[in-house]
Amino acid sequence: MPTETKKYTDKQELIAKFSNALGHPVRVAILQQLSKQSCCFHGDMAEVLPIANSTLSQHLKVLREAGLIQGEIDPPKTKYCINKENWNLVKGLMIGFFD
Amino acid sequence: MPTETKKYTDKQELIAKFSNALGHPVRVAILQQLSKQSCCFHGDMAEVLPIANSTLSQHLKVLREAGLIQGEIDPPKTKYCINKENWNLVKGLMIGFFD
DNA sequence: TTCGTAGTTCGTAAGATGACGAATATCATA
DNA sequence: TATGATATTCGTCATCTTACGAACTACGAA
Repeated sequence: MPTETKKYTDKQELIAKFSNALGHPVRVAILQQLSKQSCCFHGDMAEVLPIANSTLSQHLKVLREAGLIQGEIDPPKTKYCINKENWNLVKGLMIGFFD
Repeated sequence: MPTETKKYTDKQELIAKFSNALGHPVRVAILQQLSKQSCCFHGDMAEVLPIANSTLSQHLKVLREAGLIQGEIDPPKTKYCINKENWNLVKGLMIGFFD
């Protein structure tokens, strides 16, 4: 039984959460790549992006936790794809937000 | 003569910058309000939002520096409006980003 | 000129973020 | 079983963010 009043609407929270995930250029680059070719491997991204491997893992984790991508281990590689359901959700939220 | 290689494209940087500005629910709320009624005063927002006055000023500054809003002093009040040019820019960037 | 209203800026504290290399985990293959 | 390839997690550090109240600024009205 929560007594606290909600400070913001669900929609506001969602837009903020997803926007945060888009708030770093390397994450934008990752999503652009994934949305272009549906899937790709950590290693392929690591070759192209100007950051350390461990940093890439961190950014992928942020995107995963925001629900924008999903990872799948395909030993010895890890394959990442767009989470289409949430992708479409965000798309709708953004379009609605900007009129 | 810059020798450094650019790490990210201008578009990636822009999307990240604007997304950052949208990355807090109170800023989403502010923009929703402004886009609904074109302009409003600091004081009116302060009455509605669950944050201190000084914190509101900080958030408005973030939005101003991102170029999403513009402020105008109308003594003794300050009036804020959407920056329509950039609003449309972001809208286009986002729509393009999500296909 | 003094006062009151409306905002902004300053100072500060707590917590989140982004970066890296080192250490660790996983699993196929030699 | 030992090795190698591929990622992730850990530990650490510097920086940024968010929040607040106090101090300050600006300006019209008394």
